[in-house]
Amino acid sequence: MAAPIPASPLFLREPEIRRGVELLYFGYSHLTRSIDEQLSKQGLGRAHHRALYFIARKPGLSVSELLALLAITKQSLGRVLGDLSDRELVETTTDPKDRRRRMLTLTDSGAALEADLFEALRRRLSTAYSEAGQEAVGGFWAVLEELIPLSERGRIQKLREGDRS
Amino acid sequence: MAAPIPASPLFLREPEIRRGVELLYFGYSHLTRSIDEQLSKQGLGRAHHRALYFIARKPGLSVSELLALLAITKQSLGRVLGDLSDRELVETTTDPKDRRRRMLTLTDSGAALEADLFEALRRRLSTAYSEAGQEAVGGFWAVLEELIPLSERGRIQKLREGDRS
DNA sequence: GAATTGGGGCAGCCATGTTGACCGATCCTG
DNA sequence: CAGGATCGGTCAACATGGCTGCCCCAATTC
Repeated sequence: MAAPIPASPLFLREPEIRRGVELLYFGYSHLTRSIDEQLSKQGLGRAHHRALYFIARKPGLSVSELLALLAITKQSLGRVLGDLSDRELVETTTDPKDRRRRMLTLTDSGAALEADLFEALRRRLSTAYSEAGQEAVGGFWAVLEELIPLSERGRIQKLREGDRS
Repeated sequence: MAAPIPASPLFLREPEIRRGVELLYFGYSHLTRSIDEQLSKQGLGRAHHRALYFIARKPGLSVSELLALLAITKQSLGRVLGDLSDRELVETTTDPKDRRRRMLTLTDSGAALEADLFEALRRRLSTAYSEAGQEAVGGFWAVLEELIPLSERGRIQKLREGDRS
């Protein structure tokens, strides 16, 4: 890093930033839209999927943990969890260690639905990973991780605690 | 090295797919939320920003081109463009080559606003690019591009037509 | 001349976010 | 053990930004 450096390296100039903004927007949009049809068949929306996803990811997490992940209000989450509960996709049990807390888990049918939805995401994302190559995947993760404020990263890393490998 | 090969390479297994899903969600969320405050100061929302952004990106594009990029309905876009027009951020002029088409452009104040918003995005994304490194940026682009259906990629590549270098 | 395209509009609905207030159960601490 | 903090739930009311279905006009193309 001791050579004369242009004010900004090439990859930091406007076109490269705009490219990132656009690809992030379109990539994210297409991935999320890819499961909308499956969701609406069940009478659910994207908000329901996000809750299902994180409950599947961290079975037994509490309402306040889920609130922190989703960064929405208690009201909004309440509606979503109510719907999922009515449809018997999610169950809540009282945490014996702190009886104020509710531990959220998926029922069998909730788990089956989440697995179906995940399978659709998996197909798209694994195709993208394969086409782009293993190296690219590392870069993809690295840039996205840097977009997340430091204060949030811990919460997100905890999601991966149980992953083997 | 003739060991039994797992069905999928390591980077295609469930934890790696979930990691991508989560980073994409959180990265996208944080980037978009980072300009919400600036927007709401102007009485605008994210939908307005998306329109501003693409009009800034391709000055003179038509309503139907913008519709195709945003993938929303004419009604939804109509409301947004109406707001932007009322606030004198966007202007429409008739395309002389096909007098049915309206060419969308930003007014001076529209361009100034878009530049402010872009500057906030630029700061976050260029920090992320720098921290992750140039190689990572290439991977980030590559994976995202693969998430976009082939049928859409042309439209998106056209956005970059005017970029120098 | 007829059909298509580009743009625009109305009424009404739905999903999902927001605020602010309030409550009860439970836990923790002085 | 009393008082305060935390966790969860709920009410009413509202904003944003999608959607559908239907209709219209002007301009272009066949």
